Amino acid sequence: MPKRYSPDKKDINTEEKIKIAARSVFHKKGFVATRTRDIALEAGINLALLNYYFRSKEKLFDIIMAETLHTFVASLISVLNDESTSLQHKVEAFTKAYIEMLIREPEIPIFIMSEMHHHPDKLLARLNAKALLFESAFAKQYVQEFEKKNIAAMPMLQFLMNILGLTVFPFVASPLLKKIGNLSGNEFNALMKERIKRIPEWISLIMNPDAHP
Amino acid sequence: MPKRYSPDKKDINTEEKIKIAARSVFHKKGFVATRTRDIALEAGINLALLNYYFRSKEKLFDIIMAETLHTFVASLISVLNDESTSLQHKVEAFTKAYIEMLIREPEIPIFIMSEMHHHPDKLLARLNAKALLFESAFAKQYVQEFEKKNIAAMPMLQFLMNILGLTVFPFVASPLLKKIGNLSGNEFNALMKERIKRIPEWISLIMNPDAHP
DNA sequence: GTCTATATTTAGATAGAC
DNA sequence: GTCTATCTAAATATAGAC
Repeated sequence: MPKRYSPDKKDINTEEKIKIAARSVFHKKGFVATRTRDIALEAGINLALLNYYFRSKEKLFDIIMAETLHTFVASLISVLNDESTSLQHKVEAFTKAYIEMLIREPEIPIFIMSEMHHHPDKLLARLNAKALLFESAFAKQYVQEFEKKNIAAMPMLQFLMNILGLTVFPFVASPLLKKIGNLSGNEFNALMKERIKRIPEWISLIMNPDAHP
Repeated sequence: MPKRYSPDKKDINTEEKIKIAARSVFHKKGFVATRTRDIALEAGINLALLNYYFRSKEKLFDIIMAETLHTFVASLISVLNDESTSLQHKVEAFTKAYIEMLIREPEIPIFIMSEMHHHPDKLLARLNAKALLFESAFAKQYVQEFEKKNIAAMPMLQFLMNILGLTVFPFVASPLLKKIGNLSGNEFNALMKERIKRIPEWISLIMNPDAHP
């Protein structure tokens, strides 16, 4: 991997240009459907440079995927581990952060889910997902909340399915939903912004069915 | 396309063998990642026979996709258009039918969603999805219900996102969820069966926040 | 209808000039 | 570092024997 010092002005160097193009094309088409020629074209560089900088299509993909996964879980982690906020606030913060991120990068969920189905081991090997959820500040609050109320807790995994299903799924199914509702991209996004307010209310109703007279 | 009369015993003819294998491989790997050789091998037939019967990989794929889409919406349609059942019952019937279907064929959602993102026009061209939802018996009941209660209805699209997100999303994210929860396939399915009971309750809470003291 | 052998196309990767 | 030209390895599809 060549070093670059580039104390240059504003211009982006070649390696970065390739990564930006690769991210865009991989996210849109996935690993197998992406051709290195597509990336080179999008980056405005010569095909041979891709291998010069990244050795192979797969190594380039691994880098992009690692960064994308980080984007996908980073905001989740910071929300889950903030000791200073309430459970309800965490749900609100998560929903807002996630939907805003997904409006900016709507292809990320289908990209990750799709690649995850085709190479689960490769993608999940590093992820200590169990610790991520079950050892977070969120987890402690979650069990405390239910102990306090002395009711049977919804298993945390069911909770996770609910909040991810409500926030992430519309982006996975967006082509279908746009067709059904005859929606433009902007109209779809407006519906999703509406959900930023609604989802925490719905989650609250689901988890505390007795507390809302 | 060759005709076959096959008043044969129990044995399956070659065309059907190819379709069964193609469905399995396409569902698992998607269109681009599937090689015709994989299908031939899985079907136990010669590679050339695939082209003999179906002309091309793409034509075979189109047939499989049409059938898969039919599976995916058929149970939905019959539920939505049953004039004799209540709104609540429709939600219960839908949830049960869908989750049971998805336990049998868990790759269908990621398969459809993934292909839909990559060729939205091709897949959605025929589907009169708008009529499917907005002209159903379900739609009439939906607006009536809210008029009766004299409250602002949740837009039907938001309702659709909710029920699909709660039922379908876990199957899209199953590799991630299994990893996080350290679940086997059977344990995952058990959680989903639990959701058959829970989701209609949650939907009811969300849609009628005042009716549950 | 089914097979073997092969033609054609495409995409990832590299050699070597500049 | 960047380019042109090319090598090599797949994978779809077909020709033609049986």
